[in-house]
Amino acid sequence: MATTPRKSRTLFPRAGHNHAQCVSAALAAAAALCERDGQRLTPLRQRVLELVWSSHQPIGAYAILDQLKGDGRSAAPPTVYRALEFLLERGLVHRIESLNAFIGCPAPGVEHPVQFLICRRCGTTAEIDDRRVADAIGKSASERGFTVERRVIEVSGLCLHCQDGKGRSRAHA
Amino acid sequence: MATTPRKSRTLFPRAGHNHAQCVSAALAAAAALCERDGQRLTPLRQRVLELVWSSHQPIGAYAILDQLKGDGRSAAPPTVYRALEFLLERGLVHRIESLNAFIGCPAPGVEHPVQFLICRRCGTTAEIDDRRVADAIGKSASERGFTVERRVIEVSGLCLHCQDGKGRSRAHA
DNA sequence: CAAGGAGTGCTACAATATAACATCTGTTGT
DNA sequence: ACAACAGATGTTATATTGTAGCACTCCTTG
Repeated sequence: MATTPRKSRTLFPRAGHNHAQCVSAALAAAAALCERDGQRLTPLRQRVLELVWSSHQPIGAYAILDQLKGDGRSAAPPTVYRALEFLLERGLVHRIESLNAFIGCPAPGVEHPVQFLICRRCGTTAEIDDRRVADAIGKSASERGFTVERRVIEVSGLCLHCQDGKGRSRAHA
Repeated sequence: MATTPRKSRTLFPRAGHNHAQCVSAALAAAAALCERDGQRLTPLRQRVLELVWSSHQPIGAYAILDQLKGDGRSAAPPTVYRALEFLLERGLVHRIESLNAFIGCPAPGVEHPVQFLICRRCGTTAEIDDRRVADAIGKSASERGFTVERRVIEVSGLCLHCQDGKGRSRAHA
């Protein structure tokens, strides 16, 4: 069972929070989950997960690749995409389709039809799990005889902080 | 005002419907809308719109490009992307982020936070406009102080017909 | 007919993603 | 110990999707 506090799934990440805690919690949860399932969280996979968790902004595969190269490690696109595939399959990261980018999942190992709130100014992206949204989509689909398998729900706009005009802008991107 | 019947926005496209009517209605609605707004629906733009409407399945930019070349017309990627940009800006087509593909909008010129139901077997994609879904997302976002600007809601699964095992599979794609 | 703008043609390139095969590494059965 | 195997990673090449930038045409307008 993941030990990530529920708050991180329901609140928008604050600007000043201790992000090192997010990272270490995510790595610990990932290790536990892989252990439980008999999967190998290799150093490469762990490093990619750590890079994805380097912020609460989605990160592109090639940005991850650049970081890996910076490690002194040998790396090419498949290096990154294979690690991401592993992490995606286990729900440790999510793919943001509208950005071609990836973000860490704060609640891996739990079934959750997820939605994302993406601030276009600071880039901060919150994973939320609102049952009302999932229910509304489920009803809408079933009324049309449609069986839902996968949901892509990505909402862009401005987070509270950036509406104030106080938000820091997107980190060098 | 678009003359497209409301049904096409709320029902899943039937396999045997008269698709030529969809196409001609879409082209007529587009011409009317552009006329109204003083925009030019050039032959190229009209042809791209027609190709997008060639089915109720999303079509990729390079598939459109191939068709244009088949016309005997000179065409390169920017040819297609510029036409698509024009059509997207006017709401005549939508982009399906999870497929990197485009589909015609049956209700252009009308504000509508839209959702897509995408059948993974036959590829048929329905544009629906369920206020409950939009409302649920709006509430969920506003409770978190988030201002919604853009919604990407793409639901994949199986349409009624394909659950029966009667669905034809995706047209050569 | 000069000037300007919108639309398109064209070349090159950027950004994202995958195929295919080689190599390494750790485990397992003998 | 060692052969055999499977999973993971390295490596090269290539596929797919999308843009930048500039030239040219055509039409409008003064």
